[in-house]
Amino acid sequence: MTIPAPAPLPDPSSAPRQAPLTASGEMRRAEILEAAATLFDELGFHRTTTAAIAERVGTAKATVYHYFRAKHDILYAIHDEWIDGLLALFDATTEATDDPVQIVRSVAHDIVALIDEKPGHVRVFFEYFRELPPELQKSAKVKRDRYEGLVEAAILQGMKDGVIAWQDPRTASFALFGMCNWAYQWYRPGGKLTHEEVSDQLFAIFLSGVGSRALLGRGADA
Amino acid sequence: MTIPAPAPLPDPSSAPRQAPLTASGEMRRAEILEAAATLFDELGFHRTTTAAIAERVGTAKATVYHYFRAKHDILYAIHDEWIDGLLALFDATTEATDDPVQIVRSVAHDIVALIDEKPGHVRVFFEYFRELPPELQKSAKVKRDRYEGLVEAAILQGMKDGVIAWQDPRTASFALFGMCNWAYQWYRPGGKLTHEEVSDQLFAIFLSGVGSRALLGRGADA
DNA sequence: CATTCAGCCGACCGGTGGGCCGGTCGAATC
DNA sequence: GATTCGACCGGCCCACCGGTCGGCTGAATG
Repeated sequence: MTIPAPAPLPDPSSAPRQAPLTASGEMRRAEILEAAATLFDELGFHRTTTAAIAERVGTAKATVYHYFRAKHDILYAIHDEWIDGLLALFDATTEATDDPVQIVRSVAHDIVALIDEKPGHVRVFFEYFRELPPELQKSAKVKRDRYEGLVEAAILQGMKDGVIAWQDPRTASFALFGMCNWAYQWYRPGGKLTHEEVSDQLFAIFLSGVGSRALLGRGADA
Repeated sequence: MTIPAPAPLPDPSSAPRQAPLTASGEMRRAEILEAAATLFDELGFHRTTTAAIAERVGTAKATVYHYFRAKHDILYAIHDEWIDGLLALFDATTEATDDPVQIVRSVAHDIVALIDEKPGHVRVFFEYFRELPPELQKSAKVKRDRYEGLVEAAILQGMKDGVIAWQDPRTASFALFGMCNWAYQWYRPGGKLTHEEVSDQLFAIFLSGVGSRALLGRGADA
């Protein structure tokens, strides 16, 4: 009867679940996601109440719960959308080229472009990951790790091809991610630089460093 | 008498306020800070209750409030400690050398070393900044900006000296910060690499890039 | 030995906000 | 025109947690 029914399905992994959705309902769902992402970005996850999300969409709070089982499911959906976007872009790139350097260049471009396109979503992705309940965190991490693994593999391939110097591929890939992901902290759409300019510059640094040509060959161990 | 006295001093800026502290009390304060940082790191700011902090220290919740006016004051203190540490290390470096390259190298080292030393504090610094109330955020940002400005200035000096190639110093400095700061996401003390190894590798990438010597001169615009 | 003051705490409170209940409405469908 | 089903919502509940209050203790201080 009034049994709480803790977790009938131990499968929140891939499918978003809840809300099979009928046409226009899908739009509402997207609206809620967008409103939530914006608010999470502006106020942070906790200061954003579900009522505020509803208000921004122009519906009642209960409607939000018609589309999402819980507040953190919204968070998860935003997260998922972002990483799926990156994975899709990666696939498109590797279908077009095998060159590791080009792949890495595309990765930098994709990340900064996505930061430009959906600024709100990015902060969610990076800062509110741990607000997810453990199971959701786990299944989110799977995709995340997949993407990181793909990029690291591309870098490793570059080393085998002789276009990237031998070094720890893990550190190298995290250096790339660091530079690009960090852009969400300072890059602002409509600012002085376009996202293409930013990713080009970051990629150039990643590939060739900031050192002047004059001291190239001197290496890092000064 | 029983006047709440909301905020007699509109000056939360620098001084931590509250708790002048007498000897052993200062230790308690540090213990609370440490416990809070650890819990914030593990659970996140909001899931960490002040009761949990107290319990970890082995005192009552009210004791925590004897040392800190509010939960977010603890957050601020952690933040402040971290940035003060970085600024002090920077000062020490610039007293020892004028070489921009060496300064940048030290910055990378300092950041990763601090991540190694106080892993809990770092996440607080980067992820819970916006949990601070506006005024505290503002005064925290001042120090943050100062540090960033110092590093950017060093990089700019390097360009003037001809040891760093001309480019947007802002992007360059954020690339450096990105690489180093991001380490808190993946670097684990006691892992395969020491923090020195990590910062050396990151600095090498920042200065010379990952490209193999074979294609140097080809530049980034492939 | 009286006073003071920091350290410390048990017990309490009140607001907040996630989440649910029980429903209405309107458009398909048969 | 009866049935169904998804979109939608007003109103409510209640656990939880930040923060406070009033008071105890013991070591200095005089």
